[in-house]
Amino acid sequence: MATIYEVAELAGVSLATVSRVMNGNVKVSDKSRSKVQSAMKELGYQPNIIAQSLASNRTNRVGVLVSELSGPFFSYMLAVVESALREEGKHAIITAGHSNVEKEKDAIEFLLGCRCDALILHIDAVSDEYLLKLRERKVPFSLINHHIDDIAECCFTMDNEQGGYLATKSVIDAGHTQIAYISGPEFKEDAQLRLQGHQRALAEAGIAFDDNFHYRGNYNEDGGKAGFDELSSQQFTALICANDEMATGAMYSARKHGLSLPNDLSIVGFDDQVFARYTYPTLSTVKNPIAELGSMAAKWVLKEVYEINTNEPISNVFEPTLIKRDSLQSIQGNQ
Amino acid sequence: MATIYEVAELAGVSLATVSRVMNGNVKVSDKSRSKVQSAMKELGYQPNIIAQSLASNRTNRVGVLVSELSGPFFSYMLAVVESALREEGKHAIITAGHSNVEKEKDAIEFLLGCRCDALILHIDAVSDEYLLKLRERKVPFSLINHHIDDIAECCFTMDNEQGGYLATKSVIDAGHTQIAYISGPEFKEDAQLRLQGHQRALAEAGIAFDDNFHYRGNYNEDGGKAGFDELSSQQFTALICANDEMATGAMYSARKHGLSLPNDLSIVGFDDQVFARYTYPTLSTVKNPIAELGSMAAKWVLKEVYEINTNEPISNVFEPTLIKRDSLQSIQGNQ
DNA sequence: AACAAAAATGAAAGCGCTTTCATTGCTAGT
DNA sequence: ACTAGCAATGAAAGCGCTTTCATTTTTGTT
Repeated sequence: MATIYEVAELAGVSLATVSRVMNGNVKVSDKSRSKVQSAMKELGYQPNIIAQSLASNRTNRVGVLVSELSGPFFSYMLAVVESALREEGKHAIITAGHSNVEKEKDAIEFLLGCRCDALILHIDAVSDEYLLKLRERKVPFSLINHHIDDIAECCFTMDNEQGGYLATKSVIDAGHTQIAYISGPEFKEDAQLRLQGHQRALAEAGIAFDDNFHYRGNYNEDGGKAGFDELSSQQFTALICANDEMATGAMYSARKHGLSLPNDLSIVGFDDQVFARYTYPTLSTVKNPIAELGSMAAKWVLKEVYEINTNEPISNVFEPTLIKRDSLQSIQGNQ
Repeated sequence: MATIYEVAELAGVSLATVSRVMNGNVKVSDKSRSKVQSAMKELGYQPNIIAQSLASNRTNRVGVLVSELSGPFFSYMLAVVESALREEGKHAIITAGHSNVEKEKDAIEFLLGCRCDALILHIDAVSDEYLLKLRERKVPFSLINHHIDDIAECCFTMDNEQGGYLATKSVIDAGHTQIAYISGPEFKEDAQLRLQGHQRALAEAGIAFDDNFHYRGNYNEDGGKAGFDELSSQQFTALICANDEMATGAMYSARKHGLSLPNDLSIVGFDDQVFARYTYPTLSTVKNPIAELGSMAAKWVLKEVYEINTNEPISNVFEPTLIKRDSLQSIQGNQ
């Protein structure tokens, strides 16, 4: 592989001029630039980015940490983030933290050990204090689906409260008044906010929130099954689950209890995961704009760290939308 | 951040000794090692891996190229590959080639530009010739779900012929004799082999292969819909689809034609994608050992390039298994 | 104690590139 | 033609580490 020395010799200029042409950040005469470019082309020159990184103290790497690599939820986000970064010549180092405090910290240290210029984090176990300390270490990072007031400009979230509101309003608008709710884990901020939105929509419709119609779930399919089993002693015609995985578990259990979907029970999920299109009936769900969040988090990094302005204003909060599918049916059955 | 000079000064040894202690590849006296380790600890020394890469001409990066980052199929594989690599201190640069020749080539050049030590490729557009030339360029790579005789030792595949055989045998064993088949795109090697396995199982059961019961699909959901629509003029009680996405499309269309699943029609898919567990009825399918393939491809790279022996023999061909779920019913209806 | 061989360590060069400051070249004005 | 100022270029140092070869130290034998 050709080096900068060979290009300089062939072009008849110094190393510094080759470097300047290559980086385009300092004025170079048209004559010199032309000579360098010809030499580069003739030699098939490709800069050694490791040498560039060492000399410039910038690696053009962005660490991306998510809860899990496997499973569909993050893959859209990763695809969008990776694509946005690559388009600007940066590369993503992607790894997982498994929603575990120590593993998340290990993963962050791993990425910093890789000398990533910045991090994009979608994690939920480490404390706000840890993240604020990370910021004090001058580590630039953007946060997805996690809000910290002190560093709000780099936090990108969906309006989870509005999502819970939308899910609930959709069943109310379909005529349902007996509505059950399976929430996510209480320690998760998004779960809390979704529940608040649910409660707001009930209040707005003059329906009292009744804890007997509320199950505290775990965001897993088995949580949805258990939730339905426990709630089934109540009478309700609609069920909202704080994520799609629990919705599918609830669907399974509802059928076990002899219910026909959506005739006997309407179900609304949350996040619009890939499989929501494959259930039978197809699942109505609140779309989590995870791809948009990822895209914006990447754009923030490109702007703040690399000073690449993509001509798009940075938005920190994204609105959810309801995706209407077959699992939600009007209570009069005349859909 | 502390550098090797500071460690050497504090420990009272030379740079070379610090380097030797750090890399553990050359004998160092216990006394010197102890002094260096104490100094490292006191200074919180972390090697600059960029400098290591430049000086040693080895980056500890492995490029991972898949068809798509979004969607569930590859995410398991990526999770396994990334985890195996990280466990040995290597990091994965992950990107996508979108099953397009030029984009795959661009992606490979991108990864080589990142100075990856090796590549792990799950791609299907570039030619065998291109890959052989890549090998001639001394680029080590492992190939997943793609076989090339000349470089068989780095190719990791599932026995697709056996998978087609298993899918077909499962419906035959359930008593079905009128069996239709929706195959994948003819240019894809795996699609060809799956069809061959299907034909072998038919022949073994004394059932003649009839092209009227065969639709050439596209591995997409809409191909499954179109396939069922076209085949529905025939009488058959079982349908095998060469992948799960087409199976869900066929399920949709079968219901449109008034069929009850699995009473009127049994369906078997291929690959055991995430959503196979969420369909109604849940989908019987041939499990594609994609995670095992990815794991083995990563182990090969660790062994061949980094001389890390994981004490596991390298296997190049993996056997599929049938995952029996509710979409397959015995023809006597006594399941 | 002397010598030889093996082991351990240090000095120096260099990996490929960036960047700073000194030097040279060019342009405009008188 | 000369001068001053600005622009462009080149030389040199260095980023943090590895590795080779020369040197020193240690060990074993006589």
